[in-house]
Amino acid sequence: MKIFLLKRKNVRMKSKAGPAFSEKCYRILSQVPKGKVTTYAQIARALGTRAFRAVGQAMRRNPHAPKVPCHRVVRSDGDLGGYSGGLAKKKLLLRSEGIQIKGNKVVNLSACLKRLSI
DNA sequence: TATTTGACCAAGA
DNA sequence: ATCTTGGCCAAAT
Repeated sequence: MKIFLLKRKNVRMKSKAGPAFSEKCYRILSQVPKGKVTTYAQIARALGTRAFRAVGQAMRRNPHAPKVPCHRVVRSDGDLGGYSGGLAKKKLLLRSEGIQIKGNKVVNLSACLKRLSI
């Protein structure tokens, strides 16, 4: 029986089969616990791509609002990046979760960074 | 279908 | 430390 072997996953097909790229981003992001953050690059790498910017686009569009903790995504250099609800809000949310922020950057990023599998 | 647009990144200067 | 440059790739125009 060989009929099952073919449809495992999309190796390189960019058709609209399966969850959209953005949906996968949210799936990954939901693994990030409160008190931790991740980066756009981490998410992209976890998906096996280098589309860091597209990850940002996915957050910006923010399809299902507070369901996904998109405030826990920051830049690789520790800068907060952006937030559709306003940067001040992002800062506030992170602080309320125990993340220390100085200026527009996360203090000691590596300590609170949630690393994702490649 | 082709072009433009980013909540980005890494390396230089 | 800050600023610029070129690259990247999914989504929206």
